[in-house]
Amino acid sequence: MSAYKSDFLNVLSERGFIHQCSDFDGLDALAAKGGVIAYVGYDCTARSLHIGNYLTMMMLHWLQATGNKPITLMGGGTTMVGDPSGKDETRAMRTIEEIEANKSSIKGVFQKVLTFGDKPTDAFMTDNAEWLLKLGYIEMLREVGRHFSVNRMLTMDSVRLRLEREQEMSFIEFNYMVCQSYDYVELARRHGCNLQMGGSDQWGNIVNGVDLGRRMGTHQLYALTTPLLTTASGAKMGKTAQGAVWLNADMFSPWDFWQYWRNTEDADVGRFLKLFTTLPMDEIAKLEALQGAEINEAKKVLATEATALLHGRTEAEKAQETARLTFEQGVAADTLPTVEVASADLQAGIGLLGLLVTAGLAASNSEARRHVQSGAVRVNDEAATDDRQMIDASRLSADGAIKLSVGKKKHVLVRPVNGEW
RNA sequence: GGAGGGGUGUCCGAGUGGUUAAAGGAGACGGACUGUAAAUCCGUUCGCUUAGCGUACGCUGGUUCGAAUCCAGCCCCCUCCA
Repeated sequence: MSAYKSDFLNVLSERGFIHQCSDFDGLDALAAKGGVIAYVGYDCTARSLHIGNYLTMMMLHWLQATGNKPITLMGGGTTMVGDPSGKDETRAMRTIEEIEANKSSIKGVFQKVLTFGDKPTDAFMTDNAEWLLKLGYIEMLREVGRHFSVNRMLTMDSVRLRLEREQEMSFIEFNYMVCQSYDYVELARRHGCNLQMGGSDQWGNIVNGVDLGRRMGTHQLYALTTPLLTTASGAKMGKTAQGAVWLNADMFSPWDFWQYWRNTEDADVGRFLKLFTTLPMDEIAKLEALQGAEINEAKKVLATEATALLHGRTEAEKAQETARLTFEQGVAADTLPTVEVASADLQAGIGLLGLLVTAGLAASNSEARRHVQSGAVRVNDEAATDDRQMIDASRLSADGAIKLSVGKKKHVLVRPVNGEW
């Protein structure tokens, strides 16, 4: 027996995507006849989206898979304002150029999980800069601003928490929720959009849009949010030594992505399989049932499936094979992450510390030195104890690379290349 | 505009003239144990050409043998008053 009439809500519900909804019954009825046109807005605050955004992307994916229409909204306009939700203090204002650059760098990732095109359930992308930038101030105040009660805005989490912590909130940030609410109305009018989804921190912004829609006379709008992503240990997901878990391959490689999932805590494997892969539920149930060391098999499936979805099956299997060679057989797979150095430099010899920094295994010479002193560094799997040693071409292995390791998990191949670079 | 409080390392937070590169905690990284897990224990956590040197406690000057700590001016934040 299913809790809902619609496939859409049933799938989201059994896979653990649902946190809050403004009206389950109403949305369910709409989804049951394939009538949902849903959007998620994405800020252009960085060059890439990160793993936190992936959840809402997956919601759009399932929305489409169950016969409804997804819209991805780039926050070209709202990013210029800056969302205060969940942030302790004002972020630096971003320049227009920066936002534009971010926008174009982010766009591509949606094609990984959504089908774009002209058919009824095909996804499409739009940008709120299209309408927000054209608004006149007085017009905006008269049309939209009059529907907002400042009394109520002050009680919203995004504002209240700031005030309680005695952190300042500027007027521009205060207006963010007005802009986002207006987006929803605009999308409803232009494209018949009737559902906005987002992370749980977006709840306030979203229901304000639902409200505004009613006041401005749109059709009925709905709100649906996902739970905040944390690991079983309670840590926020997506932070690693290198920073966030980015979705763009040039900022977080498929190999790193695979490793990220491979290192999932036991207690999270089932939950993550449901959220971050498209494997059928019965298959996930089997994997989830594995105990003890066997759960490693489930983690490999998680890693490969999640990576395949985002970066393609080929990359995912390559990462899996590299991991097998590196960790299970202990040999230097030639598909490990590679760093190139000029051949001439290597002939002359490069200091170990500098090489570690170049390879991205240490942030500074000092950090590299500490790694060496604590015995974490290995060159071609031999412990390196001398932090002043020079590495030169004589250390190249038969296949022309030097394997550099920090700790048990981080390995990089250093390869010489000729010429200028 | 007036009165009071405050600005410390990635973050939180002690420190009110001298073993202070700065207690403690969080986070992160390395090691041990494991299953490339969690928990636990140990170590590390500003930079550099590292027995040393250089930077650093909002900014700029000053007092002092010596300042995160005292003084002056400035900037920013918070609370109350106007």
